[in-house]
Amino acid sequence: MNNTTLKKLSEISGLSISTVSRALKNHPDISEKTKSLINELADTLDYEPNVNAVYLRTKHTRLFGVIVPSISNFFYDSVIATLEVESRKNNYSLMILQSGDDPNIEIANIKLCHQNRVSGLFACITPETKSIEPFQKLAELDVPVIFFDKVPDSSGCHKICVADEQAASLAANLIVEKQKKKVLALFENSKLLITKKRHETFTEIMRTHGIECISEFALNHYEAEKLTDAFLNEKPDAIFCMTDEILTGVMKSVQKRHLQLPDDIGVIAISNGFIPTLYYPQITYIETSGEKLAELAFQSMMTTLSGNTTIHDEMIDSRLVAGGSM
Amino acid sequence: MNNTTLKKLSEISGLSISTVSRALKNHPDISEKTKSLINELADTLDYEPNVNAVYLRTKHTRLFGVIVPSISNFFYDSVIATLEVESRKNNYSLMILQSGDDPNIEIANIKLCHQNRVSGLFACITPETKSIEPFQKLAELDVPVIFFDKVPDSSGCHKICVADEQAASLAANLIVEKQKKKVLALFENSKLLITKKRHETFTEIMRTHGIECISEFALNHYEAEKLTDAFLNEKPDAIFCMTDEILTGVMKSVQKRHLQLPDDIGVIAISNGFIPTLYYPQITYIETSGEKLAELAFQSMMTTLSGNTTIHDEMIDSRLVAGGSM
DNA sequence: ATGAAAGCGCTAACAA
DNA sequence: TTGTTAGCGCTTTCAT
Repeated sequence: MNNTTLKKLSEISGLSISTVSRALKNHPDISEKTKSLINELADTLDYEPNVNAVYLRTKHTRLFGVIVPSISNFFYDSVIATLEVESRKNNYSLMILQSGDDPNIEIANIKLCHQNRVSGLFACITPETKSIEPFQKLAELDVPVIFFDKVPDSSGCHKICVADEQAASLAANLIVEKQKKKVLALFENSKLLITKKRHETFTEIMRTHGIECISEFALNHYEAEKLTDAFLNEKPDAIFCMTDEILTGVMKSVQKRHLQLPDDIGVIAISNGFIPTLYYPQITYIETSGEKLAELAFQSMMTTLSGNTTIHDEMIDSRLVAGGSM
Repeated sequence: MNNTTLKKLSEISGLSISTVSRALKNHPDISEKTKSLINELADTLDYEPNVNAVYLRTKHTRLFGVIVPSISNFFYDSVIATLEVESRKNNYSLMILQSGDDPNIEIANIKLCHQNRVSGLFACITPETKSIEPFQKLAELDVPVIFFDKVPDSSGCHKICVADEQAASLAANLIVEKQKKKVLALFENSKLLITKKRHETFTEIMRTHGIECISEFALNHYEAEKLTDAFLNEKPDAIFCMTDEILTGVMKSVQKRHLQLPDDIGVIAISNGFIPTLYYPQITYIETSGEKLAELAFQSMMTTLSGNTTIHDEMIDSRLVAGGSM
């Protein structure tokens, strides 16, 4: 079976295509009688406007693209979930693309967005992204690009980030407050800006307060677990986890040794908030909310789309969520 | 700036639009010289075909839709991740929609898919979905609809599911094997087919082997935690968790009481495989893989799209993954 | 080897 | 209040 078109509706009703079109959009020129007639007809024939044809006339797709490293991730899944809800609320749809942290796939994905003539793009770049030129070309075509979470160094583009320094310092200050003496601090890929910021801020505060700090870098939870296994022997009285990924590794090691939190050792993480709730006692964490980030990114998209030319470079405040692990 | 079109390329090169179009698709009629000329030009001007215009001619969107209850979920995130990868491999894009388990949103989402003229739809229905008519209307328009995970009762539609009976019986049989005497079995929303199947199979095996079984239903992890808190007093020697969501609640309660697995109590779950690895010892679970399910669903989509009219009604085999919790 | 032209479904300016 | 028409970007049949 074929899709119902305006033409079909026009033929059946005996009215012209433009009258049908106008009736369907509730145009004031059209009589109520005609409107209800057409609407009823459209209803029974399951008419749905063809967005492809609409685009050709209006140059507006009502489609957003979003590129993330991976959807299966405690953080990005919540970002995407929020973007999808916001998009739908505003009559937009969401096309998702994963880069797998591969810059070539990233470029292919940008191309796909271009081919689909997305109205806007939300993008989280890979650690290997050296040039954002492909993104900028899209932007030159009046397609707003809102970078989020992992953003380029360059200025002049929209960036919505987690307040890394603030998050790291909130965590560090709690450790100071709790009068810890020796901290094991675990970080992710040292290439990432996010890692650099969190590492720098955290270790600086440790230094200032004369707290001994063992800094290690783990690429995944497994490495985090092994590092914790190893450094637990040095008897730290607190562990700082830069991300949820790290936290899961650390907790494996902690449970393995039957350590009781917070008495045997303190644990604090920077987290999206889900993983910390899986443990008892709940892990004390600094919340970096994917939902909030997505909301802000979406807002930037909409204001940019509405003609505002301000460059958005914003941060999501983080906050301490007290669990029972420190 | 405007997008480069065939017309623009034609004007600049002095060749006709059709020649440009053919050159770009490597048509044998076109001379090599012309081809390389046009390709170069297209490259420097960042020409990307407009899929909306292409659709209008070809009636082919190369866009799939997927509807899930929520993206932030241990299972669906992996399904979507796999669908996205497969789609991209096959030159399709993926539009995601969340229903939030609300049948009205579900219908609105189907409409969106229709409006976007998706080439196919992957759908996981809500517990409240009473009629699949809206889906079938899409199917009548030659848009294959592949139901997955939570599927309608009705026959005659494509369904890819987890082998619920098999998974439940694998779990039950392990409990029998381990000679457990009293089991607390926690299930999700009793309205769901998936719940009914798992519940029926599991309890039946318990009955056959004369194992005492306390069956309870929890709508979320919080309820699961509370139920565990309560029924732990009745001293079960094993807990069966129907899903990851249930498992997280159960483990909160188990950790709260400092119970050691598997000595104090045994725990077994049906799971996608991620959550069980967060604990030490790792939770023994029956794997129901979102990746495998998505792969099979995608395969069904492609064969259906290629003209094969077989109705796919398949199951993903599950398997026991031994952890240290039983 | 290349070009002309029609038409996909829709919107909107202009006409009536 | 309704109709006519042009054109968005592309593919493809039919010329040349």
